[in-house]
Amino acid sequence: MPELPEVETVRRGLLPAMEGQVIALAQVNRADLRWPFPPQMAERLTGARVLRLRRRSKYILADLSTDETLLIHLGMSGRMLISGDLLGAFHHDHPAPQKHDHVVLTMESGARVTFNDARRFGAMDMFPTATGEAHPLLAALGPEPLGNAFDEAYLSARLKGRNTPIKSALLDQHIVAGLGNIYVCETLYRAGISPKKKAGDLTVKRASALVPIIRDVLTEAIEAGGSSLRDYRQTDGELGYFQHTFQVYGREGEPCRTPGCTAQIERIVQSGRSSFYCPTCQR
DNA sequence: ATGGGGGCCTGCCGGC
DNA sequence: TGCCGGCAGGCCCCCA
Repeated sequence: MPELPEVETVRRGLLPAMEGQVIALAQVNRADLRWPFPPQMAERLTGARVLRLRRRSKYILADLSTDETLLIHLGMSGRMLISGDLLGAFHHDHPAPQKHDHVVLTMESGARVTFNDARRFGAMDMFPTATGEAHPLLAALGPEPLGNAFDEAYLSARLKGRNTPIKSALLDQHIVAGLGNIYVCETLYRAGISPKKKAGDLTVKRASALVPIIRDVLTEAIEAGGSSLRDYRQTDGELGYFQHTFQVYGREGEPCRTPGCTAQIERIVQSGRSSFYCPTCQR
């Protein structure tokens, strides 16, 4: 569910509770999420210090003092809840356990991080830090959209010759890693490109124009997440869900927001996913 | 290799 | 009020 900006916001929210801190106790309440947890996960986490909390695409990666890395994916419905002293005077107590609290990390500081995931599309795994991105879930990922390897020449080359709709191409994590349905819809609206347009039919100019737009859309969403993060931490410590103002996503039948445009936002289904777009502004 | 569809799960919301 | 279908921001796997 969360896309790159939400995952980045969760990572930043977890930093004060986790980075540099020791996991005093890891509780694992079931054997799997989408896949089985690695063997002895609770034991391997308990006592470890989190040296660094990173993000790759939609994955959060915690490098541990035990030379292992904990990989976390939030799937569609995964949430992180922080409780304990770090939240300030009103939140010294931990909340009552909730349904779908699958993994609970209690830190030596007294802070607690709870992974809750109703649909269980999320995942956790552990791998030797030294093997880095050889992990099967990371190995085939495309470049980070906010990184240097993602540029106009790269994207144009990857879209060239592709017969799939641009919507599907941008959702393909092998081409660029971290975009999901919402931000692809918003990107294509801002670029004025129809989601139905074949990726390979875009001119180099139009394909190249997507790069700064993708960067802007994601950067703005991260900034919005940063401000909502403060709000969440003032309330219940829940991370990962914040409301943005979308131009097209979820706005089927509502008026297009482009000045002067009188069209309504439409919704179509492409490879099983909803695409929202303005039929007038996006060609 | 590429593109499309199915499936995994639970919760919520709207319509009857 | 209850039931039912449709929907959900991800991603792997299988098939043609």
